[in-house]
Amino acid sequence: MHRSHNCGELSESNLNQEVTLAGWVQKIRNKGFIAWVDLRDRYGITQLVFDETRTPKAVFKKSTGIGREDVIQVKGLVIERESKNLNIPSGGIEILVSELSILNHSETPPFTIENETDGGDELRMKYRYLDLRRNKVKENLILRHRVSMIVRNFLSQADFIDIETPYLIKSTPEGARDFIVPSRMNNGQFYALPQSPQTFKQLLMVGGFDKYFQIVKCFRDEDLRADRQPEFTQIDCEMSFVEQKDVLSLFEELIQHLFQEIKGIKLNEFPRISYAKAMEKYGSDKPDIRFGMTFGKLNEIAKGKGFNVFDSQELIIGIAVPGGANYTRKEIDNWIDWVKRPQVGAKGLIWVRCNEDGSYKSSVDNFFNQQDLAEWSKKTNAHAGDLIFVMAGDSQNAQTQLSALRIEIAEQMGLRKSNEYAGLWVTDFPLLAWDEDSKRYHAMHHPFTAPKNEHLDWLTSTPEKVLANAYDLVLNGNEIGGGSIRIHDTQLQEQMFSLLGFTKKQAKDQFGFLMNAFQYGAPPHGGIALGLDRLVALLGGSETIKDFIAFPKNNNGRDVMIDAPSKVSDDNLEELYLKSLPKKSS
RNA sequence: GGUCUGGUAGUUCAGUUGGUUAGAAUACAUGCCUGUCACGCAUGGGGUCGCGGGUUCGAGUCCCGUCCAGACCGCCA
Repeated sequence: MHRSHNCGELSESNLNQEVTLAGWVQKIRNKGFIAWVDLRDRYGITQLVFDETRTPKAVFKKSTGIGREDVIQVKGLVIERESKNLNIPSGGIEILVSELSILNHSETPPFTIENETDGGDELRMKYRYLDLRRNKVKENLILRHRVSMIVRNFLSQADFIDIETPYLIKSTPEGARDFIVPSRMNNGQFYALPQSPQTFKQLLMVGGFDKYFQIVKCFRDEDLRADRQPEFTQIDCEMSFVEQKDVLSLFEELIQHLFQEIKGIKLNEFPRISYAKAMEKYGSDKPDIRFGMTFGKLNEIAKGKGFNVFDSQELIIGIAVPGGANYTRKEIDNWIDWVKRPQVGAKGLIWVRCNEDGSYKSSVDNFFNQQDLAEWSKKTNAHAGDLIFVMAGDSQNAQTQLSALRIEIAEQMGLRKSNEYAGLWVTDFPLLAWDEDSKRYHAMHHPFTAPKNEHLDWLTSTPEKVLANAYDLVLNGNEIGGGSIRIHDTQLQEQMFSLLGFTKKQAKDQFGFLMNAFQYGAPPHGGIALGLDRLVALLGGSETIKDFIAFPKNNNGRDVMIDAPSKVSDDNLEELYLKSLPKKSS
């Protein structure tokens, strides 16, 4: 069994060569006296020809028995096509087949193996191994391979060392839900799969490794989204003796290098904006900055004019929709309905048309005169011909809701172009966030994140005001990475745990190993983790990561191909102490 | 946990106000076809209308429940 060439490399320069090819039958075009077969492998397509007169009789007869997706091997002569196909590299030649063996027969596939397949998502997932034969999916996985190699080379050249960390670790209550693995050898005890190698990479720093990276699977038992899978891959990094700016500039360089290598695009320098600013201007901690429509705060000029909706609310913000003045009332009403949907949850939306003649027409003309509206347009940076949408509510909701509207409008206006990229760093996140349900602070990033030095005093007095040495990398409105400078001091780490509501004992039980390690000369360190799946998806011009994972899970965390998760036998459960033995009647 | 959308031929979908034998395209099969490359032409087979219940003389269509899929909210330190 061998191939002299693959299906993507033959051209006119191979004319009159005898070649052996193997691959899958993509398509058969049978004209009776002559039949063409497109033979496909990973590298491309080569046309085979079976001809009544030129092909040996036995071979010609055999060729009528082959079908789509059969695996065949052929020997034949490279000849020039009488009519050429300029659309594919091998379109000038074909193989006049002299020997044919059918290596394996295929059932008729449930969907067509073509770029524009007729198969739906569910079916493609069930037969993922067939879906993988399609160019699109294949190219996505090759792209992933290339990204992974470029990242490895880049980091390796920058002296990072690839070190594996364990997958069977300890469950902790902080953060996302853990996937739990029962231990057979330890009655009633459980491992957890890591949500990230966080503590291990910090311990590697204590171990003196200085610069570490790993392209590593992480696991979170939370609900899925188009950009979220229960197991996903991170480019996980940690460095010693660095400050925030060192991490940011190195990884900005990595992303720029990637885009240069993969897409030939030179990315602009990533702006660095604070979390507070991001929320104020975009209502989101992962803003898409490829287009404008930044928020204008209207509190001062919109309150006190007798419009109760505004007077009673905490925050009044607006955005200018470029060219939106010519939206019809129906279109505007559609947007109002859109923000009222439960997913967005706004109570309503005020609008102002900025007419070309400089006048204004709004849904609140009874309360606001032309001069008021002119002020609004100044604050929202609206021009003649634009439409201003104004949202009012408590700060958090108003921001989130207007942000959702901003993104959706941009999406529909085609302002979110898939071939245009803009990165930014969001910095200065709050260290802690108050959680009403549990009546305690929880870490906005994670419990190992260092507070800003100048805010250390506030930890005891006004912890909610303390900012963290944490940063997120955002690309086109997607969070593709995040990290922080870590705490490397035992006392500070203890203080942090105590702020998070851990008793001394709980902190010691769960993270004693880390705090012990800090007592033996832990270097200052920090790091970052990038989501490989999202990064590759973005480079591939998509926001759906499933298309870039060989065997993804569905909405419910199921692998519909292998049908997992599944039940296990009672014997198995007993062995793991998850089921008591059935009582035998005596 | 919630909201929305969908489930009809192998597949992707259409199916009007509840009314005759549920259609199209594609895939598949057979035949024809002297250069195809989305080949063409002809013929044919193919349906538990997701599942269960209800309303009705009559349900793919209306109602209730349920399962499955997708997007989103909550959640994701």
